[in-house]
Amino acid sequence: MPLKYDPAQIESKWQDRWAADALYRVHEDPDKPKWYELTMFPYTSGNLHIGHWYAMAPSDVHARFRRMQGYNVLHPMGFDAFGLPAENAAIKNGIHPHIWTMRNVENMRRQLKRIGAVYDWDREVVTSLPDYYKWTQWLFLQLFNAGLAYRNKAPANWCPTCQTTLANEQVLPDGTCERCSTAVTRRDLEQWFFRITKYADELLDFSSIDWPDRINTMQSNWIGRSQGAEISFGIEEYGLETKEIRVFTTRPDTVFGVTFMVLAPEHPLVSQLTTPDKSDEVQSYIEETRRRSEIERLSADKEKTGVFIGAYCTNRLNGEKVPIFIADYALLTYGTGAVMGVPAHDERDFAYARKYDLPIRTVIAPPGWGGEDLVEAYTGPGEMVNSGEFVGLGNEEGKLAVIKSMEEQGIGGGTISYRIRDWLISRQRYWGAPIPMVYCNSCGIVPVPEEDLPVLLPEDAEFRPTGESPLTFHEAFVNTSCPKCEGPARRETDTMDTFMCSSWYFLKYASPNSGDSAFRPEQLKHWLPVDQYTGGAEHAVMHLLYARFFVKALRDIGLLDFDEPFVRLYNQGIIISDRQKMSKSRGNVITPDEYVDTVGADVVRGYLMFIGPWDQGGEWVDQGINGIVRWYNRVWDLVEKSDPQLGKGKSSRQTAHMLHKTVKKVYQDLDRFHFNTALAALMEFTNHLGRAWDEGAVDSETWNESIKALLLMLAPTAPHLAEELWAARGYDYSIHNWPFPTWDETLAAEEEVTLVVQVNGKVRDRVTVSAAITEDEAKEVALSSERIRAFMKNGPRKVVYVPGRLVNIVA
RNA sequence: GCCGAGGUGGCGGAAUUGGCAGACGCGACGGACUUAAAAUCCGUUGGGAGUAAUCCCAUAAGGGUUCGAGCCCCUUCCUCGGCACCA
Repeated sequence: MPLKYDPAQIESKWQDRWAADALYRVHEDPDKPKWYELTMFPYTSGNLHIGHWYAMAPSDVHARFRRMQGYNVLHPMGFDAFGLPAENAAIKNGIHPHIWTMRNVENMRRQLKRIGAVYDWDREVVTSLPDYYKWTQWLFLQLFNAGLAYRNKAPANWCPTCQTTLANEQVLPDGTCERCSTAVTRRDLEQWFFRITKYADELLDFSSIDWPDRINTMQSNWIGRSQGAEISFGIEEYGLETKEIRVFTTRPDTVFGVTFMVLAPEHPLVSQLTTPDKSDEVQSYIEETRRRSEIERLSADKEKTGVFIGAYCTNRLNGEKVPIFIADYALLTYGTGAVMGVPAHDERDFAYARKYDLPIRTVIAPPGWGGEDLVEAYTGPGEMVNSGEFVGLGNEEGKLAVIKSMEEQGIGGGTISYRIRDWLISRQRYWGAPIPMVYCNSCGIVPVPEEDLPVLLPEDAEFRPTGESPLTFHEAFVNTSCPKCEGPARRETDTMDTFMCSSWYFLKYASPNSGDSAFRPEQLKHWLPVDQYTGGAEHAVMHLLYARFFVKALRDIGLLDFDEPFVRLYNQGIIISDRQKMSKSRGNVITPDEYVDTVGADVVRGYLMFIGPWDQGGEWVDQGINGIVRWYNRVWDLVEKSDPQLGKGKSSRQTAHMLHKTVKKVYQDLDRFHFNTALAALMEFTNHLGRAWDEGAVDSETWNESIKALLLMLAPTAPHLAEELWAARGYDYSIHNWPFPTWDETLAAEEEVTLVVQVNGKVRDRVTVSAAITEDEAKEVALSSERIRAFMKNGPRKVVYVPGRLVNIVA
């Protein structure tokens, strides 16, 4: 489908001109309201595919629209460059990750420039360059100094393929690695953590941000706040150092129904409590659990298994002794790693008790309960029974009463448990920012002094994954002197999770060239927070949660004065092809370049926006592009037409009305990311203008005004075409410095309306009347219609009038 | 299983949030132009009945509220996302 113009020539011409004139360079401007519109920066995988364009082109349209509305718009771009994929690809291709990454950056920058976006390239960031990661390290030190970074030995998620630890957020629900789908195992390792749990409650507060409910829900679920109680069960008689097993429960009201205790197989007390006769059985169960993959362990519908360890603990509320089991449905990582078994009121405990023939004691009466045995766990509300002094209380007040009583006796109390764990940031890989810490035999853990940053990633390290950080084998890197005592010391050899780099890049954009500081406070103050963030929903509990944590932490440290990084968030959908998600293995990946070569960036931009609602994604269908090509051709033809002869006033008024109606519609649709309907309105307007010209039904003033507005409205979507035609019409360069057209509400309103006349809700006639018609007049017109009378068997019982829309006669 | 979003022509999707269902576009069919094709332009395009004006049916299925339901309520079915032994 040929275009009327040569996109390659026109687009590169204007891109060169815009670059030469620094048209999109951004400065703080006190005279204009600021607008920070950010798109998630791409990972340096090597090539932009159409999904990147789908994320970037519409957000550029929105940024351009904001510019035309008079905002001083910051819409930057950069590259997320550290991380495993780069390292793995580099290994595979026998190239150094730095070289591989920078080649990709170059190629992707070239591709990005072809979009024709308003990016200010002077602000570009590449997270793997020392200029950037120096400040990533510096920020690590600030968190460390604030007590928000700590080192701890803990069971960590280990990916055997990636040969590194993973944060909990990077392990998929099925227990596999987010990146390579390998089953994740556990390893006990000394690792660095960020204290994100300290912010759990604040992270649950979404009241000051305007984000999709879906994302807020996902974050809430991830944080997983549960209100409940911690209860102490006695094990004094075993003469151990520890005199109790603590459990977490959300149902302290059911504590009298405890008939057994379950410990996670990895629970530290297991080895001490297991009686000699049970030792073999317990050992083999623990080993079996360990062998089983996370995938099996996490499947909920699996039959419950466990073994009795021979020991008992005391329920201090009623003095009863209950047997202790280990079972893998108790998770070491949640609560206290111990569960009180209340089979009558918990489905899992019920299943377990059934299987191992343990007593089931009802302590919350179901409605109409007469003392009979339960056939399934009752988890609803009810009155407390079989519960000593608490009998007769409703279970909600019972919770409070039990907690109060336990607190008085010092055997437990109210508490809150979270699902979220601290963020593990150590990675045993090469391609990341080195953690700026030193281990000294006499001084212990010592931070690298700020003036010694960056701790450079040595270029000549062997970067094959071995399960230990490649930096471990680089003597020159590892051996250093202690910054405190100057004695011999070893550097931390792990690198940081790349999500650390992307947790603050939006701050760097706002403050490029900040010299000897990470950013300038006055620039952050001017631009931040980000007004509109756009990107994929796949980052809901990783990047988006980490970035929020980071901002809150830096605020508390005193580096910032706002609470949330991204005021508004919008998730675009996913582009598929051949009815499937694009992937290399399926061979259905759409590369934008070939389309840009043939039909140009403007057409690709237009097509992506026209596919459907932005948040729904859609399928890339080659034929669909034709619609955009035809439309642009029609616009091209319109602009080339010479002025029409003066038309009749009434018809011109029709065009003026269309113009103002279209401006209003397009303005409102662009504002709320409804690109598909904005383009539909522009197409309709284009079609109208073509018809009006053919009919000579428009005067030259209205015509010129219409063409001018059409080009301005087209400018965000098709920046090159609009600029070209703008110049052809003789208007001042650049169209991208002109304001968006405004509309006149009177002209946008309909002068005449078609009223639908219904009888009993069925359309029976249409009458064209003045928009200013009164209710009585409208009803009279409707009732006097011949057609209507034919459908009315009886006189009207009721007449409903909706101004501008319809008259419904109930007969 | 739980939470969220959704189900509208051959296809992508519109529908001012309770008021003409199918805007806009793709595709298809017919016509004009052409030696021919492409491109372009014009017309038709949810189903059914009728020569026609027009009428009937139709927004996953069934029921309800309403003068009026794609939109609100109830039930059922399907699709897609997320969560899922979290005590």
